[in-house]
Amino acid sequence: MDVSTEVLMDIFKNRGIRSSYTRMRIMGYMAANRNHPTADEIYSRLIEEIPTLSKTTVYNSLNAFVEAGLARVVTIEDNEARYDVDVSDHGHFKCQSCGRIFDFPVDMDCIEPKALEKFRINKRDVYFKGICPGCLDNK
Amino acid sequence: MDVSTEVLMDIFKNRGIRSSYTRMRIMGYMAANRNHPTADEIYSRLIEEIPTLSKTTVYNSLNAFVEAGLARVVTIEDNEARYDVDVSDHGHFKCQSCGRIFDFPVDMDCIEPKALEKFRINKRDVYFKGICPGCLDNK
DNA sequence: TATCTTATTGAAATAATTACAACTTTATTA
DNA sequence: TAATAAAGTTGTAATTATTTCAATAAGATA
Repeated sequence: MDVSTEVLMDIFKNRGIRSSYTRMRIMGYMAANRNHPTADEIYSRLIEEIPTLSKTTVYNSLNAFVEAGLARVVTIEDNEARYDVDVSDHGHFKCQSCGRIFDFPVDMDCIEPKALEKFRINKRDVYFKGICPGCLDNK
Repeated sequence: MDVSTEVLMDIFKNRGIRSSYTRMRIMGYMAANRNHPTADEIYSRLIEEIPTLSKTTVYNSLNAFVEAGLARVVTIEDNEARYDVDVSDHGHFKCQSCGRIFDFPVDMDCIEPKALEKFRINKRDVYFKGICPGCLDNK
């Protein structure tokens, strides 16, 4: 059992979800590839190394992570859910040309809180779309 | 032809999309019911009065409105697209208890622009989730 | 009014996600 | 360490939102 495996097992235990080989691989993939992957992208990549992997398991694991607060869903597009292991407050920018998703800092306190004084806020998402610098240059 | 019909025909013409009875009814529904309805909600409501209405037509019309800048898509939930005739900058709050969606003002300039200096931004969405005051009281 | 373009319709296709039941693995405790 | 209970994994099938497509109808233009 290598160090990162041990670390992941600890994280799972602390969050009250059971460890398993599959979950560690899925979480490991997300930690290493911060591309905000879809469930299908994770499945396609891991099936090469875990031939018995089921797509249902990927969905189950991702849902477990989200419930445990280890990941968040990014619904910047209406036809697919993406997953992000960075659960701290930040915004997401999707390039309409290359499709890549960029993180950017957001000062959430600065977003009009007065109108929402009487609301309990559990989740904050800021989604921008446009063209990234790389794609602007290639035009 | 009543006044609002005439107004809608003008709006469509100005935006370069063709007028039709169905489109005017769909746009009329959205203008009267600012609940950020789904395509299905619009369809279910209008089929009572337009028995030949097709769900495909609802989707086609909504897409036409969005392309023409007459509506925006609200993807606050990953399994359904909602539509909003208010295309001005504002945030959306979804109550996780009653499901209602509330609008709230957002100062978009205040959202960290430095990191995105070199990006062209076409669309800005702010989605919050939590519990609305009404549901907090009923607890 | 004739004609061209665009909208509407409904059935079928697509694609993402979930439900479910059988089986396997993990964690717990004796 | 072995037995047991609880939870995870798998694959198929179901579900749901949305799109495709070809035929038909309606709107715009001259």
